[in-house]
Amino acid sequence: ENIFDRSRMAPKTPIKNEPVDLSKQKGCTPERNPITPVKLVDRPQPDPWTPTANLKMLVSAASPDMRDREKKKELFRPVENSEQSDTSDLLQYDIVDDTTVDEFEKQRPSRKQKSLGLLCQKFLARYPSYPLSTEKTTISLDEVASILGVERRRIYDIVNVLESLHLVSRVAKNQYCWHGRHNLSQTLKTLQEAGELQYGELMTIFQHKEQDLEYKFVERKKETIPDSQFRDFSEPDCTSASANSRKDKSLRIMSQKFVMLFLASKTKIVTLDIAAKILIEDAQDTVDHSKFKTKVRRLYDIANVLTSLGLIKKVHVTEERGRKPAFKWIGPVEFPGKTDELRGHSPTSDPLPGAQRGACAPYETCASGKQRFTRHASFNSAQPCEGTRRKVTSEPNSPRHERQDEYCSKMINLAAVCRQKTEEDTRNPSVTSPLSLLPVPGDSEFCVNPLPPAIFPVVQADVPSFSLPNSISSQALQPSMPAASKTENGKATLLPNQPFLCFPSSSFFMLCGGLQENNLRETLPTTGDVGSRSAEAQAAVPPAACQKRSSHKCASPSAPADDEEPAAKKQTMEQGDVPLSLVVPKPFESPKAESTPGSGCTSAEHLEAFHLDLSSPAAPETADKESTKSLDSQEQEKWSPSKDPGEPSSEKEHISKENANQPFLPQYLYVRPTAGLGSFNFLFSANQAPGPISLAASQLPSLSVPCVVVPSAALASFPLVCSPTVTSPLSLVPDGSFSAAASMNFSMSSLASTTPVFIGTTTVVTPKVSPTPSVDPQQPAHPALHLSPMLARSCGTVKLESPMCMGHPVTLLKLQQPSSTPLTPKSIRPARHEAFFKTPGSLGDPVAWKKNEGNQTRNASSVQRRLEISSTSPD
DNA sequence: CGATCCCGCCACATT
DNA sequence: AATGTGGCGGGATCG
Repeated sequence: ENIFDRSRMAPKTPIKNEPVDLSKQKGCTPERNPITPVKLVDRPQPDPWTPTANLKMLVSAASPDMRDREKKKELFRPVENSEQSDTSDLLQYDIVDDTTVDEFEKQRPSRKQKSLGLLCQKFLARYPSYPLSTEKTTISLDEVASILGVERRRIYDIVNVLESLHLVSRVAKNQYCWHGRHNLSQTLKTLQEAGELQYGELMTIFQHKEQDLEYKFVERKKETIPDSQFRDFSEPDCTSASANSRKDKSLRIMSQKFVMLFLASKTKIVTLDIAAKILIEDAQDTVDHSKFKTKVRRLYDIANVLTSLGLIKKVHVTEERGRKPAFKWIGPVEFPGKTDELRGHSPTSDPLPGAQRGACAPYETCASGKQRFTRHASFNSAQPCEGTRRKVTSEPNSPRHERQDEYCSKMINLAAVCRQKTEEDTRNPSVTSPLSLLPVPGDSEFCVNPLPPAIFPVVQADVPSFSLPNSISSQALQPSMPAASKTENGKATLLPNQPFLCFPSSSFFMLCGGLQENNLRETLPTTGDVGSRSAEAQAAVPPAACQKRSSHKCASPSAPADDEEPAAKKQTMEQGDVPLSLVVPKPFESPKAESTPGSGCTSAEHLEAFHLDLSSPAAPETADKESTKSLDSQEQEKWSPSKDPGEPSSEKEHISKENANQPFLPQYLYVRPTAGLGSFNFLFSANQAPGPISLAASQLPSLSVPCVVVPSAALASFPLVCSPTVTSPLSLVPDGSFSAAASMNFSMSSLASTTPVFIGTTTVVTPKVSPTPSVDPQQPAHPALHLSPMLARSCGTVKLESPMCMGHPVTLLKLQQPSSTPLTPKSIRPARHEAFFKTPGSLGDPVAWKKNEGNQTRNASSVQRRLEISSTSPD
């Protein structure tokens, strides 16, 4: 009741209004529960029962409202509790009534009455859900706290969550600005997009088997050293946060992530443990029980607020283990353009939201909230976290034995990292938080982010399948996922968002990004920035793709799903494959553009076909597709035969439609260190190219290749390979020739021992390219071109063979490595034991490294350092 | 007894 | 230094 009234009333100045509300409340309460003596008591007596009461009284003097509030505790409960709680309360009260109990007792609100959820409701009741755009409501924390009769601390809990959803923004110290739900849909949309990217897969996975895995994750104490490293850059949030300050950390971000989980979940139901596990990014591996517990606690806090907002509701999920607490999303699910939130309310569509947020960070506030912004800063700054973080538990390392769990977790991390980086790169550096994306509607980059998480099928080592990146939404994936997941015991894994494919043990793997299409289109984007690419990509992907973007229009996730099926089929075929497990990523190049004329060869296209075909026939460029498709099929077959037929992987792949959407999913080749590297792995980004790669770039400046070094441990289980194709790596290198060579060597050396390598398909193939083109470091175009030719060439005849680039890689591998064994990956795993940190020199071509080093000594050092650490720590 | 989660200490950030 | 923020987890309460 109150709510209604209030909401209506909720005029601009809540505060003032408050009094009104109160009055009403009072009125109500008594009515409702005549029974409860408490109320009676309350009303009649304002007197303070607490020492502080006096103070409050004084305050109240100023405003009657306040005074009510003061009582609030007493009053509150009853009032608030309306409904259920009321009843319960009543009961209690009744008992109390009996008389025996003191008023205190009665009054004493039960815990429930004091619950954060209730408090939040009260809080929300004070402000209109859809305030007039004109009015600006400011919220004074102190005031509210006093009114609601709680400590300020509690208000922070509420406000932080609301802030994460942009219902409020911090204006200044102690001052928040109330925005209401006008932008909620927009925010949710953004979160959904980001969530799918980040958690799409995971959610899918979890939904199926998850629990087990997760369970394990949690349960075991895992530690992870490596992760920490990752974390540094990888996690946007936390890690970067370090710089930002702890603030960025938790509640706000956690809240956003939590919401993302829901939005990325098909079922819209998320169990707390899963959420906790996923949200404990850091150390997933490591986390221990206590950490998990804490996380869950926080989630309860967030859940209470979200519940009050009517976005989720508590439910229970019964699973194998039994019944687990969970929450179901009951908020809006579709976010067409922007529209408002679920509830009906006028269409609104205010522009404002966008505006307001502006590009700002998620939290940007209306007014000047500069400080806050800083928080979000993310990686850019890349500072060590340590300073701030207090608990971070960085743990020591521990050996990990985990299986899937670990893998998963790691994968997740990687994925996250990659994703983030790419995103970040894409976007402004400034942005960091997951949400960061959110804000800018217009921003092209922004768009990029939204891409749905691609799902990757996991490929087993053996199986070469490639996956397509495009998974759109996890949804589609899911079905397939299971299969994928099955991969083995854990080895293969899906990366959540990433466009990676994990191969369990094979020595190296490729991960495909969703680029395909994009790449194609991009062909020459050169724009260099990722963003542009992404944009292009999006554009490119007409049908499906569109969705991703915020664009209101398209996006229908469903489409993607459709794709899957076919894809799946295809997949199966594919799998077979080669001993090497390469996958080929999709080629990125833009086939159509130049190089390959029509030839379906381009893997990319194929991919597309897979992914897209269903959905978007439209793509003009893709016209080729048809050919591609045919190819695909053929290819598939070919592939499949090769090896494990049974591979699970098959299904998964397709999913990826998203990828397509995605502008650039980063593709990485993962090189397994076995031989030389020992502990750390490198990921080369294939596509990313220019900017995005930032990760790599930042770290390894000079390197031509954008590599990411991952501690072996972390990856160990699954190696990732970056797709080479892309560009960037090559491009990066100034000297083209060198780059190519370098990369080669590089890979070689490292891999040499065990594995084959890969690399560069692209590189290899197009050595020539690299050289000159290299001039522009980043131009994507070149790469693409290269590839395409290759593809064409290789494919040309071959076309049929591999849809993807796979073929290429394979060959390459062979060439380079004769011995290498292919796959068997998992077993191989890394010997991270060795792990030492090898210096660059050790890695590959010394020369190359040197160059790098020279250039970027610093970076290198850092990298090394990390490596060392990781390596050491683990064991 | 497990699920919830209130409460408030206290570290870190901002003034 | 004072005050604002907010991480965090002990331990009370609920179911």
